[in-house]
Amino acid sequence: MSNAPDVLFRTLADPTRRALFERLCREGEKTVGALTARAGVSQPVVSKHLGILKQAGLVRDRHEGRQTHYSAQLGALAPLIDWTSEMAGFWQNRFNDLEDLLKRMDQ
Amino acid sequence: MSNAPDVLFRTLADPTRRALFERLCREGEKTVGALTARAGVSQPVVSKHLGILKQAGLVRDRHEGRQTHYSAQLGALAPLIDWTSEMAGFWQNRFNDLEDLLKRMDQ
DNA sequence: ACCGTGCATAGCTTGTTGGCTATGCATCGA
DNA sequence: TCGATGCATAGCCAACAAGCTATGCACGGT
Repeated sequence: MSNAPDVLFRTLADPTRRALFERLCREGEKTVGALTARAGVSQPVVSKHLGILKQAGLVRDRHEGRQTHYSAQLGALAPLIDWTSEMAGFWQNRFNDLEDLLKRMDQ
Repeated sequence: MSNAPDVLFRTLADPTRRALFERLCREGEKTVGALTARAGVSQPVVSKHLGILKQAGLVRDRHEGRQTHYSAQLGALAPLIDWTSEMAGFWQNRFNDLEDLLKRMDQ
């Protein structure tokens, strides 16, 4: 299996794709047609991006007749938050180490 | 000016580049040579990635003789955290709206 | 049963990008 | 001063990815 933050970063790196995800976060569930209307790209492109977002676990789809409704899956952002916290944590640890060193030097 | 989270996502989307940033977060300041030794790619590639990370504000460089020391700039991650919080916020708001609706329906 | 509609898939084209080698430039040591 | 070393830049190539149009497929309405 591929690393989780890697998939998220790759998926959210594309502006069009990220815009779709943002809209789903802001406005809730939308059909492909509704998303296409204001996406600035063709319908097949929207479908493709939604497929990629789905693979990344960032969206969910629900079929209703011949329409497909997509909605954001916010929980999928967790690895991103974890990664950020981890980076911050490393930084903090190094800072603490420095503090300790300075304390020891001070004695 | 380009959108801040966009630059961050694009910059961190590349595994090699993100690995470099992670090492700088974990291990602190490193020279280009030290980074190259375990990067799995050639030195010019490392330099190039460091340049891109620098442009994104994610790293800082310090020249000392003929060596260049790079270090992580953790503050640059702020827009990423903001973006994530914003998305979570939208989701929360929609949830609250739904709660309100249910409450009103309950009356 | 048929046509229209909504979405997905296929196939193609093009721009971007991440890798390489070769080279330039500055600094340090002898 | 001259060779070696450390890093940056240049130039090239291959792979990928994002866009398009055309088409397929399934469902709904009439």
